[in-house]
Formats: sequence, structure tokens, C-alpha cells
Amino acid sequence: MAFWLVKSEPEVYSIDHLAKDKTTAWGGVRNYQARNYLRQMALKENVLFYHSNADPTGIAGLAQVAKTAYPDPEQFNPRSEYFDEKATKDQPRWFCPDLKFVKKFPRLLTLEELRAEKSLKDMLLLKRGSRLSVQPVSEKEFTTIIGMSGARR
DNA sequence: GCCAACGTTGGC
DNA sequence: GCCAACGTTGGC
Repeated sequence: MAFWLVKSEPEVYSIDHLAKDKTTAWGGVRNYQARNYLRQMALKENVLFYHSNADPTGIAGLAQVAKTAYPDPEQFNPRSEYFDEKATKDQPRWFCPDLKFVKKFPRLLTLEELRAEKSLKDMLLLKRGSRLSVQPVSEKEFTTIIGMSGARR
């Protein structure tokens, strides 16, 4: 069982959007490293939902993998901003899993709080210059974060 | 295969 | 809005 973290700009798609949609295709990721992580996601694995480019930034809630990765349909749509002319149906380049809403944390767990927590110092998210929008999280980190969030199991 | 130029991410 | 960090592109 692996644990993950995905970033999203709340102005574009927030935890509240996910709560309303219940399930969404996590598409539009156009970075190879992130794509590879998306393909590794297994059914029912836990995904922390991070608000980037926000005021303040931080972890807003929890999602779960509802469907493992399949070819992102937007790569085939010439009118989509995520269109990729080099992708074909036989050889798709980009993949997306479906993510399902689990819960919104009682309050946003800010980046500042995460940085202040010593046991999270090795977390990928907190590394300088870490821009990856899909990241693995260790079980220990995950447990710590759930504990800090004040969310009930 | 190197690397400069350029584009994007994301914290501040 | 700025800018550091990083990924990608493309000329050579």
C-alpha cells in the first residue's frame, strides 16, 4: 500500500470541487515523473490533496484512488490545452487515474506547519525546489499528517 | 550528447 | 509580480 500527494491550485480545482464532484479524472498532468507515479497508483490508495499557489498553501484533505490510470483522453483532443500531437491511441503518452473525495480536513494544514514538524523534514514536498505535482509519501509521513490534521478516521 | 534558451511551477 | 528551481526543446 503506497501513499501519495497531489497538488492542485484551488482557484482551478480545490478540495471543495472534489467534494462536489465526488470523483474526478486526475488528468492534464504533463510531466513524465508525475505520470509515472500516477501509473503506479493502486486502487483505494490514499492521496493527500495539496493546495498550491494559494494563500495559504497546504494540505486540504484526503482523496482515494477510485480507478487506476488509463490514457488521458485530453491528449487526443486537438482543442484541448492538454492536446499532445505526438500521442496516439496505440501509443498514449499521458495517463490519469480517477480520484475520489474522502474528506476535507477540519482546517488547512499549512506548509508552514509541515515545515515546523521535524519528523517531516525529509518529505519530498518540503525539499527545496520540489515542483513535482504528484509525489509519493511514506506511510510514516502520511500517519503524521493525518494526526496533525485533526481529522477523524 | 551537450548546453543555452525558453517555459512552467510555485513560494513568497 | 518576482524569481529560483527545474524540465524540455532544439541547434550544433
